[in-house]
Amino acid sequence: MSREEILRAAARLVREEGPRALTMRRLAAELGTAVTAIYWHVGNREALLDALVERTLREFAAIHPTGRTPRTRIVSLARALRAELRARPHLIAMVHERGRTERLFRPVRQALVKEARAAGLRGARAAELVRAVEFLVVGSVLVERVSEGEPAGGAVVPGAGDRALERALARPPDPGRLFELSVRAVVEGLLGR
Amino acid sequence: MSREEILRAAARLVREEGPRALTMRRLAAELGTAVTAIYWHVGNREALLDALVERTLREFAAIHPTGRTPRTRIVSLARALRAELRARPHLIAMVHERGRTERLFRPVRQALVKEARAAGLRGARAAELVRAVEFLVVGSVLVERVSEGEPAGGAVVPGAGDRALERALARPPDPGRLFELSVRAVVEGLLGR
DNA sequence: ACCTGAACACCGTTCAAGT
DNA sequence: ACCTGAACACCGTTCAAGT
Repeated sequence: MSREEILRAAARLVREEGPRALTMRRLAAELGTAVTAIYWHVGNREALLDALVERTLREFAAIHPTGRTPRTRIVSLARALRAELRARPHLIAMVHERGRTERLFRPVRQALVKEARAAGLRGARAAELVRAVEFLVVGSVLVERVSEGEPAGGAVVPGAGDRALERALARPPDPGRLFELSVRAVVEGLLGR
Repeated sequence: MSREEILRAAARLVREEGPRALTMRRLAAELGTAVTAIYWHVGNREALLDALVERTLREFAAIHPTGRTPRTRIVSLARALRAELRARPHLIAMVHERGRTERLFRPVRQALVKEARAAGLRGARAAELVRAVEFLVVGSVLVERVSEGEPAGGAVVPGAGDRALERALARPPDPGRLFELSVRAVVEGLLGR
Protein backbone atom coordinates (compact mmCIF):
# COMPACT_ATOMS: atom_id res chain seq x y z
CA MET A 1 0.00 0.00 0.00
CA SER A 2 1.43 3.37 -1.01
CA ARG A 3 0.81 6.90 0.18
CA GLU A 4 -0.74 7.61 -3.22
CA GLU A 5 -3.21 4.74 -2.78
CA ILE A 6 -4.24 6.12 0.59
CA LEU A 7 -4.80 9.62 -0.79
CA ARG A 8 -6.87 8.22 -3.66
CA ALA A 9 -9.08 6.18 -1.35
CA ALA A 10 -9.47 9.13 1.02
CA ALA A 11 -10.39 11.50 -1.81
CA ARG A 12 -12.94 9.01 -3.07
CA LEU A 13 -14.54 8.71 0.36
CA VAL A 14 -14.79 12.49 0.69
CA ARG A 15 -16.18 12.89 -2.82
CA GLU A 16 -18.76 10.13 -2.57
CA GLU A 17 -19.84 10.19 1.06
CA GLY A 18 -18.61 13.49 2.43
CA PRO A 19 -15.84 14.33 4.88
CA ARG A 20 -17.62 12.74 7.82
CA ALA A 21 -17.25 9.34 6.17
CA LEU A 22 -13.49 9.76 6.13
CA THR A 23 -12.52 8.14 9.43
CA MET A 24 -9.14 6.50 9.84
CA ARG A 25 -10.75 3.21 10.73
CA ARG A 26 -13.13 3.29 7.78
CA LEU A 27 -10.28 4.16 5.46
CA ALA A 28 -8.21 1.26 6.83
CA ALA A 29 -11.11 -1.13 6.32
CA GLU A 30 -11.53 0.18 2.77
CA LEU A 31 -7.84 -0.52 2.08
CA GLY A 32 -7.78 -3.82 3.91
CA THR A 33 -5.05 -2.89 6.37
CA ALA A 34 -4.67 -2.07 10.03
CA VAL A 35 -5.51 1.49 11.02
CA THR A 36 -2.02 2.07 12.25
CA ALA A 37 -0.46 1.30 8.87
CA ILE A 38 -2.07 4.47 7.54
CA TYR A 39 -0.42 6.49 10.28
CA TRP A 40 2.96 5.27 9.12
CA HIS A 41 2.32 6.62 5.61
CA VAL A 42 0.55 9.91 6.21
CA GLY A 43 1.28 10.91 9.82
CA ASN A 44 -2.23 11.51 11.10
CA ARG A 45 -5.69 12.59 10.01
CA GLU A 46 -4.80 16.28 9.90
CA ALA A 47 -1.85 15.60 7.62
CA LEU A 48 -4.04 13.43 5.41
CA LEU A 49 -6.58 16.24 5.00
CA ASP A 50 -3.74 18.67 4.34
CA ALA A 51 -2.55 16.48 1.49
CA LEU A 52 -6.04 16.37 -0.04
CA VAL A 53 -6.26 20.14 0.22
CA GLU A 54 -2.88 20.59 -1.47
CA ARG A 55 -4.10 18.49 -4.38
CA THR A 56 -7.10 20.75 -4.77
CA LEU A 57 -4.93 23.87 -4.70
CA ARG A 58 -2.84 22.49 -7.56
CA GLU A 59 -5.93 21.89 -9.66
CA PHE A 60 -7.11 25.46 -9.21
CA ALA A 61 -3.71 26.78 -10.27
CA ALA A 62 -4.43 25.37 -13.72
CA ILE A 63 -7.34 27.72 -14.47
CA HIS A 64 -6.71 30.01 -17.43
CA PRO A 65 -8.84 32.56 -19.30
CA THR A 66 -10.04 32.15 -22.87
CA GLY A 67 -11.35 34.70 -25.35
CA ARG A 68 -10.00 37.83 -27.06
CA THR A 69 -11.29 40.86 -25.17
CA PRO A 70 -10.70 41.49 -21.45
CA ARG A 71 -14.48 41.38 -20.96
CA THR A 72 -14.85 37.89 -22.41
CA ARG A 73 -11.69 36.71 -20.64
CA ILE A 74 -13.01 37.95 -17.29
CA VAL A 75 -16.30 36.16 -17.88
CA SER A 76 -14.44 33.00 -18.90
CA LEU A 77 -12.41 33.08 -15.67
CA ALA A 78 -15.57 33.48 -13.64
CA ARG A 79 -17.17 30.58 -15.50
CA ALA A 80 -14.14 28.30 -15.03
CA LEU A 81 -13.82 29.11 -11.33
CA ARG A 82 -17.50 28.44 -10.85
CA ALA A 83 -17.23 25.07 -12.59
CA GLU A 84 -14.26 23.96 -10.46
CA LEU A 85 -15.99 25.01 -7.24
CA ARG A 86 -19.17 23.18 -8.18
CA ALA A 87 -17.30 19.99 -9.02
CA ARG A 88 -15.80 19.50 -5.53
CA PRO A 89 -18.10 20.89 -2.84
CA HIS A 90 -16.70 18.83 0.02
CA LEU A 91 -13.06 19.43 -0.84
CA ILE A 92 -13.74 23.16 -1.18
CA ALA A 93 -15.32 23.16 2.27
CA MET A 94 -12.19 21.47 3.59
CA VAL A 95 -9.97 24.06 1.94
CA HIS A 96 -12.07 26.79 3.53
CA GLU A 97 -12.06 25.22 7.00
CA ARG A 98 -8.31 24.92 6.87
CA GLY A 99 -7.85 28.57 6.02
CA ARG A 100 -6.45 27.98 2.54
CA THR A 101 -9.16 29.76 0.56
CA GLU A 102 -6.86 32.70 -0.08
CA ARG A 103 -4.39 30.34 -1.67
CA LEU A 104 -7.10 28.53 -3.63
CA PHE A 105 -8.29 31.76 -5.26
CA ARG A 106 -4.87 33.29 -5.83
CA PRO A 107 -4.24 32.02 -9.39
CA VAL A 108 -7.66 33.13 -10.61
CA ARG A 109 -7.35 36.40 -8.75
CA GLN A 110 -4.03 37.09 -10.44
CA ALA A 111 -5.54 36.34 -13.82
CA LEU A 112 -8.46 38.64 -13.05
CA VAL A 113 -6.08 41.41 -12.01
CA LYS A 114 -4.31 41.13 -15.34
CA GLU A 115 -7.56 41.35 -17.28
CA ALA A 116 -8.90 44.24 -15.21
CA ARG A 117 -5.75 46.18 -16.04
CA ALA A 118 -5.98 45.18 -19.69
CA ALA A 119 -9.47 46.68 -19.61
CA GLY A 120 -7.96 49.96 -18.43
CA LEU A 121 -8.72 49.84 -14.71
CA ARG A 122 -6.05 50.81 -12.17
CA GLY A 123 -5.65 50.76 -8.40
CA ALA A 124 -8.74 50.44 -6.24
CA ARG A 125 -10.99 50.38 -9.34
CA ALA A 126 -9.32 47.22 -10.59
CA ALA A 127 -9.47 45.63 -7.12
CA GLU A 128 -13.21 46.35 -6.93
CA LEU A 129 -13.89 44.57 -10.17
CA VAL A 130 -11.82 41.56 -9.13
CA ARG A 131 -13.64 41.32 -5.81
CA ALA A 132 -17.09 41.77 -7.29
CA VAL A 133 -16.49 38.93 -9.73
CA GLU A 134 -15.32 36.72 -6.88
CA PHE A 135 -18.42 37.64 -4.87
CA LEU A 136 -20.66 36.56 -7.73
CA VAL A 137 -18.85 33.30 -8.36
CA VAL A 138 -18.80 32.21 -4.73
CA GLY A 139 -22.32 33.42 -4.08
CA SER A 140 -23.79 31.75 -7.13
CA VAL A 141 -22.21 28.40 -6.28
CA LEU A 142 -23.68 28.45 -2.80
CA VAL A 143 -27.10 29.85 -3.63
CA GLU A 144 -27.56 27.49 -6.57
CA ARG A 145 -26.48 24.52 -4.50
CA VAL A 146 -29.33 25.41 -2.21
CA SER A 147 -32.02 25.60 -4.87
CA GLU A 148 -30.76 22.40 -6.49
CA GLY A 149 -29.93 20.19 -3.56
CA GLU A 150 -32.10 21.04 -0.61
CA PRO A 151 -35.10 19.01 0.48
CA ALA A 152 -37.02 22.26 0.82
CA GLY A 153 -35.67 23.36 -2.54
CA GLY A 154 -39.09 23.03 -4.07
CA ALA A 155 -40.62 25.39 -1.54
CA VAL A 156 -42.30 28.14 -3.49
CA VAL A 157 -41.56 31.69 -2.52
CA PRO A 158 -44.67 33.77 -3.06
CA GLY A 159 -44.01 35.90 -6.12
CA ALA A 160 -46.86 38.31 -5.57
CA GLY A 161 -49.05 36.32 -7.94
CA ASP A 162 -46.40 36.29 -10.67
CA ARG A 163 -46.21 32.61 -11.70
CA ALA A 164 -43.24 33.03 -14.04
CA LEU A 165 -41.34 34.72 -11.22
CA GLU A 166 -42.15 31.92 -8.80
CA ARG A 167 -41.02 29.29 -11.28
CA ALA A 168 -37.79 31.10 -12.08
CA LEU A 169 -36.98 31.50 -8.38
CA ALA A 170 -37.76 27.91 -7.42
CA ARG A 171 -35.54 26.42 -10.12
CA PRO A 172 -33.95 28.70 -12.70
CA PRO A 173 -34.27 27.11 -16.16
CA ASP A 174 -30.60 27.81 -16.91
CA PRO A 175 -28.46 28.57 -13.83
CA GLY A 176 -25.39 29.07 -16.01
CA ARG A 177 -27.11 31.79 -18.02
CA LEU A 178 -28.35 33.48 -14.84
CA PHE A 179 -24.81 33.46 -13.53
CA GLU A 180 -23.27 34.92 -16.68
CA LEU A 181 -25.96 37.57 -16.81
CA SER A 182 -25.02 38.69 -13.29
CA VAL A 183 -21.31 38.66 -14.06
CA ARG A 184 -21.80 40.69 -17.23
CA ALA A 185 -24.00 43.17 -15.38
CA VAL A 186 -21.38 43.76 -12.71
CA VAL A 187 -18.46 43.82 -15.18
CA GLU A 188 -20.22 46.36 -17.40
CA GLY A 189 -21.24 48.35 -14.34
CA LEU A 190 -17.70 48.56 -13.01
CA LEU A 191 -15.90 48.95 -16.32
CA GLY A 192 -18.13 51.68 -17.63
CA ARG A 193 -17.52 54.24 -14.90
CA MET B 1 -31.77 23.38 34.73
CA SER B 2 -34.18 24.31 31.94
CA ARG B 3 -34.23 23.61 28.22
CA GLU B 4 -33.72 27.34 27.68
CA GLU B 5 -30.57 27.30 29.81
CA ILE B 6 -29.20 24.43 27.78
CA LEU B 7 -29.87 26.19 24.47
CA ARG B 8 -28.23 29.36 25.75
CA ALA B 9 -25.10 27.53 26.89
CA ALA B 10 -24.96 25.58 23.62
CA ALA B 11 -25.34 28.74 21.53
CA ARG B 12 -22.58 30.40 23.53
CA LEU B 13 -20.23 27.48 22.96
CA VAL B 14 -20.89 27.53 19.22
CA ARG B 15 -20.48 31.29 19.02
CA GLU B 16 -17.27 31.50 21.04
CA GLU B 17 -15.46 28.28 20.23
CA GLY B 18 -17.14 26.91 17.13
CA PRO B 19 -19.41 23.91 16.61
CA ARG B 20 -16.67 21.41 17.32
CA ALA B 21 -16.52 22.62 20.91
CA LEU B 22 -20.18 21.73 21.37
CA THR B 23 -19.92 18.19 22.69
CA MET B 24 -22.56 16.80 24.98
CA ARG B 25 -20.01 16.08 27.67
CA ARG B 26 -18.46 19.53 27.46
CA LEU B 27 -21.90 21.12 27.60
CA ALA B 28 -22.78 19.05 30.66
CA ALA B 29 -19.56 20.08 32.39
CA GLU B 30 -20.31 23.72 31.54
CA LEU B 31 -23.75 23.38 33.14
CA GLY B 32 -22.55 21.34 36.09
CA THR B 33 -24.81 18.35 35.44
CA ALA B 34 -24.54 14.79 34.25
CA VAL B 35 -24.44 14.35 30.47
CA THR B 36 -27.59 12.31 30.55
CA ALA B 37 -29.62 15.11 32.11
CA ILE B 38 -29.22 17.06 28.88
CA TYR B 39 -30.67 14.16 26.93
CA TRP B 40 -33.80 14.31 29.03
CA HIS B 41 -34.35 17.98 28.08
CA VAL B 42 -33.38 18.12 24.42
CA GLY B 43 -33.52 14.56 23.11
CA ASN B 44 -30.07 14.23 21.56
CA ARG B 45 -27.34 16.25 19.89
CA GLU B 46 -29.15 16.42 16.53
CA ALA B 47 -32.27 17.82 18.19
CA LEU B 48 -30.15 20.33 20.09
CA LEU B 49 -28.58 21.60 16.86
CA ASP B 50 -32.03 21.71 15.26
CA ALA B 51 -33.22 23.97 18.04
CA LEU B 52 -30.27 26.33 17.57
CA VAL B 53 -30.97 26.43 13.85
CA GLU B 54 -34.65 27.23 14.43
CA ARG B 55 -33.64 30.19 16.58
CA THR B 56 -31.48 31.50 13.78
CA LEU B 57 -34.30 31.13 11.26
CA ARG B 58 -36.55 33.24 13.48
CA GLU B 59 -33.97 36.01 13.65
CA PHE B 60 -33.68 36.17 9.86
CA ALA B 61 -37.43 36.43 9.52
CA ALA B 62 -37.20 39.83 11.21
CA ILE B 63 -35.23 41.47 8.39
CA HIS B 64 -37.08 44.37 6.75
CA PRO B 65 -36.16 46.93 4.10
CA THR B 66 -35.73 50.64 4.72
CA GLY B 67 -35.73 53.58 2.34
CA ARG B 68 -38.16 55.14 -0.15
CA THR B 69 -37.29 53.90 -3.62
CA PRO B 70 -37.18 50.23 -4.63
CA ARG B 71 -33.47 50.69 -5.44
CA THR B 72 -32.57 51.90 -1.97
CA ARG B 73 -34.83 49.29 -0.37
CA ILE B 74 -33.16 46.50 -2.33
CA VAL B 75 -29.72 47.76 -1.28
CA SER B 76 -30.90 48.00 2.33
CA LEU B 77 -32.11 44.39 2.26
CA ALA B 78 -28.77 43.27 0.86
CA ARG B 79 -26.94 45.23 3.57
CA ALA B 80 -29.10 43.81 6.37
CA LEU B 81 -28.79 40.24 5.13
CA ARG B 82 -25.04 40.64 4.88
CA ALA B 83 -24.84 41.99 8.44
CA GLU B 84 -26.85 39.08 9.87
CA LEU B 85 -24.78 36.50 8.01
CA ARG B 86 -21.53 38.07 9.17
CA ALA B 87 -22.67 38.14 12.80
CA ARG B 88 -23.15 34.35 13.11
CA PRO B 89 -20.74 32.47 10.87
CA HIS B 90 -20.88 29.18 12.76
CA LEU B 91 -24.64 29.12 13.13
CA ILE B 92 -25.04 29.94 9.44
CA ALA B 93 -22.76 27.03 8.57
CA MET B 94 -24.98 24.81 10.72
CA VAL B 95 -28.10 26.05 8.97
CA HIS B 96 -26.46 25.29 5.64
CA GLU B 97 -25.28 21.81 6.67
CA ARG B 98 -28.76 20.95 7.83
CA GLY B 99 -30.32 21.95 4.53
CA ARG B 100 -32.25 24.91 5.92
CA THR B 101 -30.63 27.64 3.86
CA GLU B 102 -33.70 27.92 1.64
CA ARG B 103 -35.77 28.62 4.71
CA LEU B 104 -33.21 31.06 6.12
CA PHE B 105 -33.28 33.18 2.97
CA ARG B 106 -37.00 33.01 2.35
CA PRO B 107 -38.09 36.16 4.22
CA VAL B 108 -35.44 38.31 2.55
CA ARG B 109 -36.13 36.72 -0.81
CA GLN B 110 -39.82 37.54 -0.47
CA ALA B 111 -38.98 41.13 0.41
CA LEU B 112 -36.65 41.31 -2.59
CA VAL B 113 -39.37 39.94 -4.86
CA LYS B 114 -41.69 42.68 -3.71
CA GLU B 115 -39.15 45.40 -4.38
CA ALA B 116 -38.14 43.99 -7.77
CA ARG B 117 -41.79 44.16 -8.80
CA ALA B 118 -42.15 47.64 -7.36
CA ALA B 119 -39.22 48.58 -9.60
CA GLY B 120 -41.22 47.34 -12.58
CA LEU B 121 -39.64 43.93 -13.18
CA ARG B 122 -41.82 40.89 -13.90
CA GLY B 123 -41.33 37.15 -14.31
CA ALA B 124 -37.85 35.84 -15.01
CA ARG B 125 -36.44 39.38 -15.00
CA ALA B 126 -37.46 39.90 -11.40
CA ALA B 127 -36.14 36.47 -10.43
CA GLU B 128 -32.77 37.28 -11.97
CA LEU B 129 -32.41 40.44 -9.95
CA VAL B 130 -33.34 38.65 -6.73
CA ARG B 131 -30.82 35.91 -7.39
CA ALA B 132 -28.02 38.24 -8.40
CA VAL B 133 -28.41 40.19 -5.16
CA GLU B 134 -28.31 36.96 -3.18
CA PHE B 135 -25.17 35.90 -5.08
CA LEU B 136 -23.43 39.12 -4.13
CA VAL B 137 -24.45 39.00 -0.47
CA VAL B 138 -23.40 35.40 0.07
CA GLY B 139 -20.25 35.77 -1.99
CA SER B 140 -19.14 38.95 -0.27
CA VAL B 141 -19.58 37.45 3.18
CA LEU B 142 -17.43 34.47 2.30
CA VAL B 143 -14.76 36.27 0.31
CA GLU B 144 -14.38 39.01 2.90
CA ARG B 145 -14.16 36.49 5.70
CA VAL B 146 -11.20 35.08 3.86
CA SER B 147 -9.32 38.35 3.48
CA GLU B 148 -10.06 39.32 7.08
CA GLY B 149 -9.62 36.10 8.96
CA GLU B 150 -7.14 33.87 7.24
CA PRO B 151 -3.58 33.43 8.37
CA ALA B 152 -2.48 33.90 4.77
CA GLY B 153 -4.80 36.90 4.52
CA GLY B 154 -1.83 39.20 4.24
CA ALA B 155 -0.44 37.33 1.26
CA VAL B 156 -0.03 39.86 -1.49
CA VAL B 157 -1.40 39.02 -4.89
CA PRO B 158 0.89 40.53 -7.51
CA GLY B 159 -0.96 43.49 -8.97
CA ALA B 160 1.24 43.86 -12.01
CA GLY B 161 3.26 46.55 -10.26
CA ASP B 162 0.17 48.49 -9.23
CA ARG B 163 0.68 49.12 -5.50
CA ALA B 164 -2.74 50.65 -4.89
CA LEU B 165 -4.33 47.61 -6.50
CA GLU B 166 -2.31 45.24 -4.34
CA ARG B 167 -3.27 47.13 -1.18
CA ALA B 168 -6.94 47.23 -2.10
CA LEU B 169 -6.98 43.50 -2.82
CA ALA B 170 -5.11 42.46 0.31
CA ARG B 171 -7.42 44.37 2.63
CA PRO B 172 -10.09 46.64 1.18
CA PRO B 173 -10.17 49.93 3.13
CA ASP B 174 -13.96 49.77 3.40
CA PRO B 175 -15.47 46.33 2.71
CA GLY B 176 -18.97 47.68 3.23
CA ARG B 177 -18.50 50.27 0.51
CA LEU B 178 -17.06 47.67 -1.85
CA PHE B 179 -20.08 45.51 -1.22
CA GLU B 180 -22.61 48.27 -1.83
CA LEU B 181 -20.78 49.31 -4.97
CA SER B 182 -21.15 45.78 -6.35
CA VAL B 183 -24.80 45.57 -5.37
CA ARG B 184 -25.57 48.91 -6.99
CA ALA B 185 -23.73 47.89 -10.14
CA VAL B 186 -25.74 44.72 -10.49
CA VAL B 187 -29.06 46.35 -9.54
CA GLU B 188 -28.55 49.15 -12.05
CA GLY B 189 -27.41 46.64 -14.65
CA LEU B 190 -30.49 44.45 -14.24
CA LEU B 191 -33.04 47.24 -13.72
CA GLY B 192 -31.94 49.30 -16.70
CA ARG B 193 -32.59 46.73 -19.38
C1' DA C 1 11.05 -0.11 5.87
C1' DC C 2 6.59 -1.44 6.77
C1' DC C 3 2.79 -3.50 9.35
C1' DT C 4 0.34 -5.38 13.57
C1' DG C 5 -2.68 -5.48 18.04
C1' DA C 6 -3.31 -3.59 22.49
C1' DA C 7 -4.30 0.34 24.96
C1' DC C 8 -5.72 5.23 26.04
C1' DA C 9 -8.66 9.18 26.10
C1' DC C 10 -12.22 11.00 23.85
C1' DC C 11 -17.10 10.86 21.56
C1' DG C 12 -22.77 10.16 21.41
C1' DT C 13 -26.23 7.40 23.25
C1' DT C 14 -29.07 3.96 25.99
C1' DC C 15 -30.82 2.20 30.10
C1' DA C 16 -31.84 0.81 34.61
C1' DA C 17 -31.90 2.97 38.79
C1' DG C 18 -32.60 6.60 41.92
C1' DT C 19 -35.34 10.90 44.10
C1' DA D 1 -40.75 14.98 36.52
C1' DC D 2 -36.01 15.15 36.65
C1' DC D 3 -31.31 13.45 37.41
C1' DT D 4 -27.58 9.87 38.08
C1' DG D 5 -23.68 6.33 36.84
C1' DA D 6 -22.55 2.36 34.25
C1' DA D 7 -22.08 0.53 29.91
C1' DC D 8 -21.76 0.23 24.72
C1' DA D 9 -19.99 1.24 20.24
C1' DC D 10 -17.57 4.47 17.98
C1' DC D 11 -13.52 7.91 17.32
C1' DG D 12 -8.05 9.46 16.71
C1' DT D 13 -3.69 8.34 18.34
C1' DT D 14 0.49 6.17 20.62
C1' DC D 15 3.56 2.53 21.32
C1' DA D 16 5.88 -1.67 21.79
C1' DA D 17 6.35 -5.50 19.13
C1' DG D 18 6.78 -8.06 15.05
C1' DT D 19 8.78 -9.12 10.00
